[in-house]
Amino acid sequence: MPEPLYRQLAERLRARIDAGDLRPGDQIPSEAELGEEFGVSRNTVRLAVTALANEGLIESRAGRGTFVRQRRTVTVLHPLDPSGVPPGPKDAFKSTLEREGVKPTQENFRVEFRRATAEVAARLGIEEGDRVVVRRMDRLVDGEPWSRQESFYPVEIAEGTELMSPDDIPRGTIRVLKENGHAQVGFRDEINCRMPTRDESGFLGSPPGVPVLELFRVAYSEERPIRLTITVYAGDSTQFAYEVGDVSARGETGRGSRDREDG
Amino acid sequence: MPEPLYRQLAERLRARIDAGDLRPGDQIPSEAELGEEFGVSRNTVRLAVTALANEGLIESRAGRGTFVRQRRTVTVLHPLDPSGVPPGPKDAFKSTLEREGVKPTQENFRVEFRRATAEVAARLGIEEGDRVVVRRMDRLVDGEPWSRQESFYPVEIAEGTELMSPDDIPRGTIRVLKENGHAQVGFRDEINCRMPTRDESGFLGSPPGVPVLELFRVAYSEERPIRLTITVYAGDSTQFAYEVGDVSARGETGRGSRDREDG
DNA sequence: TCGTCTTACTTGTACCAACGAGTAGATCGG
DNA sequence: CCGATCTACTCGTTGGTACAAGTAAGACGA
Repeated sequence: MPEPLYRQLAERLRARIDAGDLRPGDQIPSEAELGEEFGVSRNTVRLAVTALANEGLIESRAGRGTFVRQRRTVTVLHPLDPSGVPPGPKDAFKSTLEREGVKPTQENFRVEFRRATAEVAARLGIEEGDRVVVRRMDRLVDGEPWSRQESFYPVEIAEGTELMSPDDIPRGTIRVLKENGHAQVGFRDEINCRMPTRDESGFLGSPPGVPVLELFRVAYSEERPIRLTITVYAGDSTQFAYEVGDVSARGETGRGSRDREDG
Repeated sequence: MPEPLYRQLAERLRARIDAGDLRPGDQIPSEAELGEEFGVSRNTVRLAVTALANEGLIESRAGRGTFVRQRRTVTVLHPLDPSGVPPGPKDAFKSTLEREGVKPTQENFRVEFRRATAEVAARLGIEEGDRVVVRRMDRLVDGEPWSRQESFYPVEIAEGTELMSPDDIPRGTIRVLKENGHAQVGFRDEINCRMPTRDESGFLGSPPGVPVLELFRVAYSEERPIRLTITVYAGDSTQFAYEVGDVSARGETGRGSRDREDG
């Protein structure tokens, strides 16, 4: 068998998209039409279509049809300032993204107590099962869901502070920590990628085949870990960047928004 | 109506795995057995199984069966030294991974001329279509495929140097660049994730549902971009880390054994 | 003992049929 | 003209069947 039918069909669809024959937002022929056109059964068409959907190339919506996806990529340039205090009066999220030329908004603030899982406890230097304060919010760029963030604080650090209020803190939580005697002097980022949970893929508005980028950031004062922030981003619309040393030879200006690439 | 059968089945399988009932490497019941056990058709079983395979949780092999996957995660701590010169006599890849307590090897070295694509040209500050030298290699940890790397050099920089030899350069290419008058003074990392091409998923030995982590690193001398390195890692066995400022309050040594000095 | 062959199992591919649910446009009644 | 309804279409789910291809182990013959 040279190549299965469904994969041949997937490649031909991919070629149409790459060639610009089908443009982002366009509806592709229905499963019945594709089956007719290529002389295969609807099941075989579905194998091809779901394969491309799993790559994030197309997206099916029940009752409506299947469409070519298009998402802009936002580059997040993580500043290397150990204090974490963002330039300007706003918090890190807003100042980072406004530099990228997009409109950041936040919503669904929530604060709750939880027991530290092994993962959280190890990073905060506490015991598994210890109570932690969790601040959680959803973040959008230009009105579209973009990332979901949870910040874990040891109770002693967060309790009785502004961090407990389930609202936006415009000047940023890092400043609040500092005001309460927990000045950040360093941080560690851990980046990995994985497939989204059902929940995440629902919120991020990406088909279940699109991976997520996950950032673990642990912030340290001179004495101890003061916060763990876990942020989950839609993988196909986010890119991280770190600049180290002198990159003045980089001609291009740092405008990060661009159309998606590659195939 | 509450939840499709195939998704219920997927969740029950996931639960068995999470509970340790099915351990990494174990074979899960065959499609026929699962269909029997849950009273559903083989088609429905396959929907559940492929869903979990797409998350990288399990892996099917024709003729043999379906197995619970497990891959160790290697954390790559990217040093923030602007010069990029690794500590010790070895190259950055070996010194980074040996600190993690695993055995790094490289193979399939290849050097070729290519035309710069738009992506490459923009980052190297050259024109699309200009000739570039590409050094390419495969990297393994403990004998298992782990990442594939391509480094792009402007021809003027690489031509006539050791960089043109399709072999390992034990002391590292950064030192070679420096010896040839292109000392690195800074770099920019761009990190994104996406689904693998067919090629990549073949080499990395991961089922097509496991995403890849992609690192673009542009190195700069004082005058110009001197190299673009694109490295593709299996997403489920790699994690990146960056440490900024003072993280001495970080008690734990982390997943990899990093307690010993290397020499 | 050592290959070879058969057999029984696995997943992969491909087809068919049916119904449900969501959407959108046409139709119809007021 | 407007709103409700009908209808035709979409993808989602689930059942069935059949054969191909890869694997492993046991049976068998030299």
